Amino acid sequence: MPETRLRLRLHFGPASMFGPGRADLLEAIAEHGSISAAGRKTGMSYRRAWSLVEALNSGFKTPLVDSSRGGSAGGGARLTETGIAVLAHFRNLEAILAKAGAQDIEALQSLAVDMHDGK
Amino acid sequence: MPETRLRLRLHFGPASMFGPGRADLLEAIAEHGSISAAGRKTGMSYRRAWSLVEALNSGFKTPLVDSSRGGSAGGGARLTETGIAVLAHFRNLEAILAKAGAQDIEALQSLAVDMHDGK
DNA sequence: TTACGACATGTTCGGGCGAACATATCGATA
DNA sequence: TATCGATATGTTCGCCCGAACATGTCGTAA
Repeated sequence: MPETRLRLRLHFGPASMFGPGRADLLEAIAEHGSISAAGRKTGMSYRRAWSLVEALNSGFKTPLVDSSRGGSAGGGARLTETGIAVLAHFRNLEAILAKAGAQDIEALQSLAVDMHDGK
Repeated sequence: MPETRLRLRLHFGPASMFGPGRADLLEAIAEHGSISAAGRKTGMSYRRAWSLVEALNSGFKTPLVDSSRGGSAGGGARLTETGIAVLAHFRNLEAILAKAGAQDIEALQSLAVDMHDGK
């Protein structure tokens, strides 16, 4: 069975949203301790990764990422408690959907054309 | 509390996907019996509505929309059994997510900036 | 005090997608 | 057989967003 990707996205106001891309970025930042490393890991330019971090930090009441400059390592970034919480809630929503919606997802998948055959 | 919109999107192969926009369109077609009326209802041009219908029909093993031309009414469109099923499964997934994920959604919402205040 | 690595920020360019506009076609009914 | 409303399809335009490129800034350790 081919993979069916689920994309979940939450829209709070007009200037605040959260989806898979930002979740992956937060996860990579938590893992590597830097925005640039996270950018490389997730295949996006540092420019874009930083822009997303900025959007995330201004899109929530409390910043999600805490960054620092200078030092022997050049600087770094870590998730704040809020960042950890947001990521956890989002991943949990994905898990809930995948589990509780398995029936419907499988049904839809069986109706859709899969990528291998002509149709 | 401001509304938090949930957007769920399923990606089957590279040429087959289903999300809120197409779901709304299908729903409007079912309700009005024509692509053009559905387009007006959902606020999209007929051109776009028709394009989406074409994408939907070719994105599933069986067409989701059955259309006909001519006649006194000019023509019309109806959902096929598959179309009805796809729409139902999608709406069900949305409902499942909203219900089972209520806790997480509310938590995220409380952390995000809402659209009314400065921050 | 120099060097290094990451943060921070501006600018330009190109591609993809929807909007808008323009036609052509069909067929039951009056 | 003329009409009418909806399907069917092509084409052009403008905008937004990410990609790519460029440059400046910071602070600790060597």
